[in-house]
Amino acid sequence: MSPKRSSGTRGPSGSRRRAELLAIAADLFARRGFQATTVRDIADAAGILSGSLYHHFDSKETMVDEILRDFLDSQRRAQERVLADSGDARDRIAGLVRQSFRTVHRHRAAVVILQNESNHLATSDRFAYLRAAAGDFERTWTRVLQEGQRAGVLRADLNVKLAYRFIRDAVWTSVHWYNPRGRLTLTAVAEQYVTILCDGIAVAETKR
Amino acid sequence: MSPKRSSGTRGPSGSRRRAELLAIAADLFARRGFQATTVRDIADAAGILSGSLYHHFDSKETMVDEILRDFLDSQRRAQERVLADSGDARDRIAGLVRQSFRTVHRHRAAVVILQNESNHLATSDRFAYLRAAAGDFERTWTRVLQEGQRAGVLRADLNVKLAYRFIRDAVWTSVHWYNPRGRLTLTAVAEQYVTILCDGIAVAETKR
Amino acid sequence: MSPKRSSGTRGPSGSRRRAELLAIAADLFARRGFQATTVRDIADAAGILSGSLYHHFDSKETMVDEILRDFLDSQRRAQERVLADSGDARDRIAGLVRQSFRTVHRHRAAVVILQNESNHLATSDRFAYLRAAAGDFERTWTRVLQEGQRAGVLRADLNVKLAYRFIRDAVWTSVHWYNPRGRLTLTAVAEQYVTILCDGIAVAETKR
Amino acid sequence: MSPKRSSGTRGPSGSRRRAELLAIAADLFARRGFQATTVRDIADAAGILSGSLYHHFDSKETMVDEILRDFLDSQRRAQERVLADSGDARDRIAGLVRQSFRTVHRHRAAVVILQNESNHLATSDRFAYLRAAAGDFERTWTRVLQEGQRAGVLRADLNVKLAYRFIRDAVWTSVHWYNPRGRLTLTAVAEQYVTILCDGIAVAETKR
DNA sequence: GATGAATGAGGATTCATTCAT
DNA sequence: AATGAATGAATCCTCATTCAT
Repeated sequence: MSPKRSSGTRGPSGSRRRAELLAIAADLFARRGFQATTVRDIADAAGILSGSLYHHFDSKETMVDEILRDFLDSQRRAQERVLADSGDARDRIAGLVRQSFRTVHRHRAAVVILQNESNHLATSDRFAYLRAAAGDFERTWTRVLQEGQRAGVLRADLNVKLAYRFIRDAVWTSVHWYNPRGRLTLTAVAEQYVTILCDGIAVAETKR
Repeated sequence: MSPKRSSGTRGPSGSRRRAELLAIAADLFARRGFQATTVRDIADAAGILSGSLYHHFDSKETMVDEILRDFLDSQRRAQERVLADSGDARDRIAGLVRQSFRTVHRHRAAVVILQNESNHLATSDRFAYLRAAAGDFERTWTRVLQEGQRAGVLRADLNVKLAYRFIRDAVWTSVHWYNPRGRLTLTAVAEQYVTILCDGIAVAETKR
Repeated sequence: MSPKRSSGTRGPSGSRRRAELLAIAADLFARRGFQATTVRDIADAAGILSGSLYHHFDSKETMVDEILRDFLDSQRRAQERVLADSGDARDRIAGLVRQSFRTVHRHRAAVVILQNESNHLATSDRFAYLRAAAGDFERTWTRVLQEGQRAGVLRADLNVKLAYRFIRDAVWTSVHWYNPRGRLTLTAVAEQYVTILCDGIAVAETKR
Repeated sequence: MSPKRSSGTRGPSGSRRRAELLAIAADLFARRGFQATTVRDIADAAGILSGSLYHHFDSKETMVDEILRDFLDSQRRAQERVLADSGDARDRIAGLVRQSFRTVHRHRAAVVILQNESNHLATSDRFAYLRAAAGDFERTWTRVLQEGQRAGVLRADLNVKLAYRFIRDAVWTSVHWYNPRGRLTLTAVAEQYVTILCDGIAVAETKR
């Protein structure tokens, strides 16, 4: 009958429509929330009837699913690329922060959805992979932070798990307020964050 | 019928029931999301019928409204108390962070709701005060940070608005993962955060 | 426990409260409709809690019931008084019209309720007497009209049943628009109606 | 989804379904009252589920709205047609009465609804046009009556506003009792009413 | 690839009524 | 004579989803 899981033979155009619809859905999910966004909202925004969406997707859940998987894959791949380049711990951490900013803002909608909805999405089996992915990211980061500590580049009194959360929360949450058309470039924000993170907001007296 | 606006010095029991119900609702809103929580969920958790909730509250919206106002008032008052105590900028900032941790975790549910739902709640007029409150907090923090900069206690190259967001996001988001029954005390987390924030995660070589 | 059907011993004050409450209810039923008026609306208007109304009345239905019976009794008695006075058919009819105006406007609320709600109230057994009363009035009127016809005072080509309805509808409906605080006295309206009714709106050429 | 505003030259079937549903609803509203008629009653009568009604209409209110507008438009157009034909005042008035009978009985349900519910419907902004339409009809009628008076065809002592109400109430209310399957044709009733109205119920002695 | 009619389950809310106090 | 908490049934409406065309 139709595409739905046209994984194999999806002609470029069929795939394009899907992607368009997903982008529209992602945007609405991010702005109004997953539950609050009705299938009809999405259809309206796409200029079709709500029933017609089911030609492309099995369900509303399938849409978020695809949106979130897309983002998580991107993020994973990007992180691997950063970690492939060697460098000292400080460089690696700075690199991860910069890369997070880029990926996170390239998938704004997905990140907002992840933050707002993952709590109750993740209660369903279908989205168990969300918790898994969160665990993966945490392990990657804490490993890097521990290496930094062992190498004497990071403070010994640092609780790495806590530091990871501190970083992740600060960076990811920026998606809620960063305006790409505003004064600050994303890179500028990333640099400030790297600075604050590494050296603190205080002037060093010679650090205590 | 009767309560609905428990104004004044209502007898402890009338007011108590309201407060109980609000606590139950807040918990559910935080865990499942506002939209995803049905009035029946709340009533079930309270051991009454869903219709009976309307003896106490006009609507589900009224409940979040009250929950959020409660928190914002607490937070405002707590902040004022901290700022009343003098001290150098570093102490004031550390004080604000510690206090934020305390208030934020005393109103865990409210903060989670605020983070997850304020985006779409704030689109309605009824919740316009959410944006206003956010503005107030930002102004308070940036004022304190600027004073610190002028006093030469904070780095001159700091973008205070950005620093504020960095701090707020890191501190407030902790509510999603901090477990009061876990190994770390809240105070320990707060201290780590103050340290990271003020002095960074890196070892000072003598700060650049 | 309480009054409710305090028919026998109702002390003047207990009875007064009942009457007050009925007047309040009648007014609301007339303005908003029986169904649309909630028990709480009535209680609010009376300055008590909705549950407290049940100290006085068994149910909302009991209230309309009493309101309508009151009016129908008044009307019946008034009509009998008019018909007791003799006079020619024209005087009797004019008398009935004048009296109808008086009674109908003295019980404005009841009449409005009767017109707006009797259709579906009368479907219930409890209100079967509404249909009966309507039949009584019709019989009274048509008898008087027929006498007039036999006496040669009313046109022979008159369908008396139709004429009755014409009159009743015109007179009773006035309750919807007549404003006692307006320019026209009720008597003036009644006289115009008697004139139109008896002699028509047209100038006689010598009536056809 | 789709219809909701069956604007334009919609295919006969889409429009037909809407019209069918409206007829069913009008009938129920007239018989049981607007409030007393549940959306389920309508759906049951139409043989669909209550939710399915919302495929065609936004709300129960939208249904009455459409029913009433339909009638008012018909009535307006019919009146204009009558007034386009010249004739003396008596003919014009007789014409208006006859036409009113026809239109009013062609839209029985709408007229009953109008009479029973317009009072409280008209309190909402959405139905402000009901008051406006009432004003228009009154103006049309009083104009015609005044012309008749000036032309010496109608009595000089007639209060035209009152006469209008007398006529309207008598004619419109007939909808409550006239039975199209009864002995009298609608035309016969109309003629009786025209006669009573113009020449009164009394035999002329030579009119006073 | 889309329409349009409908389903069916559920959701927030209302409301007459009860009853212990 | 009244309160205040609660019931339980019903109401309007929403929405993801289906399916014949």
